[in-house]
Amino acid sequence: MKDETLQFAKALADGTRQEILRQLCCRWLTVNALVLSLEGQVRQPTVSHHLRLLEEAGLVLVEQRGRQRLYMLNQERLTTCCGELLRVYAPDYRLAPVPVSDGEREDL
Amino acid sequence: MKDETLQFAKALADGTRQEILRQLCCRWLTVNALVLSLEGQVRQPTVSHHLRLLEEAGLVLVEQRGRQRLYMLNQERLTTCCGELLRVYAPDYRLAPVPVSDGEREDL
DNA sequence: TTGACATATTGATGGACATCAATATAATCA
DNA sequence: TGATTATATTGATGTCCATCAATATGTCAA
Repeated sequence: MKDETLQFAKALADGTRQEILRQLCCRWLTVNALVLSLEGQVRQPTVSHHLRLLEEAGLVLVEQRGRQRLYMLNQERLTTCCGELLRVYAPDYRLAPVPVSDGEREDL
Repeated sequence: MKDETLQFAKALADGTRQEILRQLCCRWLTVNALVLSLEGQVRQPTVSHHLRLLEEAGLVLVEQRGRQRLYMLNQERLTTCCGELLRVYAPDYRLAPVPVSDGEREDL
């Protein structure tokens, strides 16, 4: 997709997808484990559908593991997208993202 | 709306609204001036519709001025919402928002 | 008042998309 | 190979929403 901030916003503009991202925050889950953790809200094909959108937006990391796929929220990508939003729509504010573990840094 | 990050994402999840926000960045525009600056993309009722959603999300400031209404992007609100997103979905990152002009500060 | 202007609201329409059941694909194991 | 498991895809359906023309509301000027 051309517009990065638009794809990012669209990816987050759904309650189910936000719930999925919360479940995938800081832990790897298989698709089925994710379906279970959503406690009957949505079926497996729906979860796969959302995972595809999230993957296309770069918001989840994927790892094939035998016959199952593990997903986890991509915090770095999300931080980058938020930074882009702030750069475009809040130029009068400065953002200083400081990775807790690894001391990467990007100047504005 | 309950979920703040959801309303925020939905407000940004439309190309026309993002274009409107770009036009309203750092300057007050009347509705008609905004329609003109969008160069025939959308009609006035559509713009009013989007402005309503953006206002409900707190993303634009409004000022009545005679018979016209002036709108401007609310950078502070946008920064707050991005901060909330980062707090929820990127807990391993730290965000330090520093207003350029006014030295307000909010501890995590 | 009346008329002109600025913006908001209404109602209709088309398109985008969330969801599901059913099915397909892919990987592992016996 | 065939059976089983895990995930993806397909096709259908309903809902949400972006858009517009038409109209209403509100504001100022004369």
